[in-house]
Amino acid sequence: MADGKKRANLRDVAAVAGVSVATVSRVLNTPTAVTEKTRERVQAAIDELRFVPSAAARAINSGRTRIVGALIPTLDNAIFARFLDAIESQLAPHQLSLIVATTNDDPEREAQKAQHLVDIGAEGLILSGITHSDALYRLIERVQMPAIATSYFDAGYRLPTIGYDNRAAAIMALRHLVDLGHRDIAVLHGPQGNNDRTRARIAGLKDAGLPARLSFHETELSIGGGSATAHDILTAGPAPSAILCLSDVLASGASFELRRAGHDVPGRISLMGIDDLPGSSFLEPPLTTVRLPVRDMGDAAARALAEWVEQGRIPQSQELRPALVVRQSTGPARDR
Amino acid sequence: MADGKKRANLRDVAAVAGVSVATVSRVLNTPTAVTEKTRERVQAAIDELRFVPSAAARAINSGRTRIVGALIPTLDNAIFARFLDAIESQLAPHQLSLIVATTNDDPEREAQKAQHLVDIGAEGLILSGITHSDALYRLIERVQMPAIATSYFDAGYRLPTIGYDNRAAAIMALRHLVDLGHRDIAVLHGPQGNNDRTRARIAGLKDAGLPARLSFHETELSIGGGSATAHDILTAGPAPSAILCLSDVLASGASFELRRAGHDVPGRISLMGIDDLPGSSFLEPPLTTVRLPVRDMGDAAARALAEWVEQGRIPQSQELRPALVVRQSTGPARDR
DNA sequence: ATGGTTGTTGTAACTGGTTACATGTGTCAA
DNA sequence: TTGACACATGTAACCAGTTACAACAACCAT
Repeated sequence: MADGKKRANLRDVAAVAGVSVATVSRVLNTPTAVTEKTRERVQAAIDELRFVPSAAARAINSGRTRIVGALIPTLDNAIFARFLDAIESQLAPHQLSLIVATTNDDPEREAQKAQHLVDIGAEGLILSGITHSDALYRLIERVQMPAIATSYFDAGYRLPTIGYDNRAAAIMALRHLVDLGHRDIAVLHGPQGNNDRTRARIAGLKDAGLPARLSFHETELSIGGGSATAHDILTAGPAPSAILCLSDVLASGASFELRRAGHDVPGRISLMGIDDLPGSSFLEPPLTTVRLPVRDMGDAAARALAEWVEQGRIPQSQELRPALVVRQSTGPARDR
Repeated sequence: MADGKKRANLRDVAAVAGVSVATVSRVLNTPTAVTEKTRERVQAAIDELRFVPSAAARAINSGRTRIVGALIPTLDNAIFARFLDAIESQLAPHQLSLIVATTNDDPEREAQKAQHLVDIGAEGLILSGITHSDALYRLIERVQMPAIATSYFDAGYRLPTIGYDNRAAAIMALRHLVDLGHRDIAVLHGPQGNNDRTRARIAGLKDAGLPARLSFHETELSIGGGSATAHDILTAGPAPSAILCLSDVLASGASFELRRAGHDVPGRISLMGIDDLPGSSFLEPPLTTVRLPVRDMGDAAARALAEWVEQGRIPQSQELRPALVVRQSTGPARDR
C-alpha cells in the first residue's frame, strides 16, 4: 500500500485523485463547493495516502497557529494545576492548543519564555499577576498580542485582568479573625519577591485599619515552610491568638504542626488560610479559609482569550469574588 | 516609525537593508557566512522593522515544529502536575515547547487529542500508561511519531516505556504490611476503568501470594473518596488491621477520617499509601508509603524524547525504582 | 441557436521562509 | 598578467498549503 516514505502532500493527493490541488483544498475547507462525486474520489485518495494536512503550511497562509500560551509560576502547586486544568478544558472546544511555560515568578525568565512563545507563533497569552518585565510589555505591544493577566483584578491595568482582589481577599480573612476578637495575629506568607499577589495581600492587611497587631513571617511556599514557621512562632516569645496564612499550602503545614505540638485549635489558637484547596476541608479541624475561584478564573480567562483571538473582541476585565468559608479552625479569641 | 500594519517579513527586511532575502536568512541562521558590515546593516533593518521570523514558514521548510505533546489523565492531581513540571523544565533547554492535553483516562478522548497534536505538527508524544486505543497506535505508527509511555515500565511494550513497575510497587507496600503481621487488609483504589496503573497494582496484590486476606474498595480518586470509603470500611463489619491505599490522595483522605473518628494509628490500625506526595510526611501520623519517582520520570522522559526527536535515537525503556518510605502510620498488627 | 446564469474545476500566483546553484569580487602564487 | 581559489552575495526554485481569477460545462429562457 503506502510506500512508507514520507507524508503525502496536497499534490500527491491531487495526482492520485486526478484533480487539481485547488479541488483537494476545497474538499478540505469548503466541501460544499465540490461535486459529491469528486469529493468522494478525493476523499478516497486522502484515505489511501493517509494524508494529513500540514498545520505549518496552513499557518503560513492564514497567519493562524491556534496556539496560545500560559505563563504560570509553577505547576507544582495545586492551585495553578487546577487553574491550568480549567484553561485547557475550556480551550479544547475552540480547537486552541495550550502551551505551558513556567516562570518561577522570575520576570526575566517570563519574558524569555514569552518571546519563545511568540517565536513559535502563539496567538495569545495568559499571564499570572500584573508584575512583569518591561521586555514582556514591549513584546506584547510590538506584536499586538492578545494577553490577559490573571489571579489579580485591576480594572486600570494596561491589560485586561481576570481575577480577584487580593487585598480584599486578605482583608476578608483578617476581618473574620478580628470579628472573633483576635488582636494579635501572626501572618504567614510565601516569598514576596516578584509575587504581586502575595504583596497585595500583605499590603491589604497593613492598611486595612483593623484593630489587630500583625506580625509577618515570610517562608518558602510549601507545607514544610508552613509547619516550620508555625513551630517558630509558637516557640519564640508570646504566642499570637491566631495564625493567618496567605495560602492554604502554608496553612496545611501550620495545621499539621499545631496538631503535632498538641495545640488546641481553635480553642487556644485559631488558624486560617486563603485559597481553599481540595484538602483544606479535611484538615483537623477543617480549615477556615477564603475560597479563590481559580477554576472559574481559568474558565473565564480561556473563554475571553479565545474570543479575543478568534473574533478580536477585547475582553473586559472581570472580577471574581473570593468567598469566606468558615469551618472549624477559627473560633473566638480567648480572654486574656 | 513603523506603520503598525502587519509583521515584516524577510523580503521587507531585505529591501530595507538593500540585500537579498538569502543574505537576511543567512544572518539569521549562519551569521558567520556574512560579512560583518552587511550583517550589521541587516541587523539594523531587522531591529527597525521589528522583524520576527515566522515559525510556520520555518517549519514548512525544516519539517520541524519543535513542539511535543503530553497526554495526561488530569492536571488536577499533584502527582501529574509534578510530573509535567519536570517535563517542562527539561524540555525548555532543548528549545522544545510542551503542549498539554488532558484525557481523563478516556482512550477515545486521548486518541482525538493525539490526532489534534499531530495535526498541529507535534514531533513527539509523552503518554501515560500503556493502555491506549487502537486509533492512537495506528496514528503513531502511521506518522512514525516518537512516543514514550510513562508511569509504567514494560520492556516488552510496543513503545519505549519510562516508568516503574506498578505491580512491584503495590507488592512492596503489601509486603511491608504483611511483614508487620497484618493478615486482614482493606485495599482502597481509584477507578480501574481505563487506568492500567491502578489495574496493575491490584493485579500485583492479587497474585503476590502473600498470606493476607485482601478486600478491595474502589472509589473516586480524591481526598473525599478516601475519607468516605475509610469511613465505610470501619463502620461495616469487622475492621481490617490495615488499610492500603493505592494512591496517597486516598491515603490522605483515609488518614483524615481515621483521626476524625479517633482511631489509633498505627496502634489499632495501620495506614499506608503509594506515591509519596509532598504532604504525606506531614499527615498525623506521617504516612508510610511507596515513593514513586515522578520527578525523575519526567526528567528522564523529557530527555529521552528530546534525543529521539532531535537525533533520532530511540530510547531504551527505563525502569525507575519505587522506594519504601517507612514513617509512622504503620506498625505491628495487634494480636487478636 | 443564442445569450445569460450558475456551478464546478483548473491554473498560477501568492504566503514566508530555506537553500542549491550561479555569479561576482578579492587575494595570492606562478 | 593570469589563473586558481576562497569568500560573499544574489537568483530562483522549493516547501505545502490557500485562493483570485479564468475557463469551461450545463442548464434555462428567449
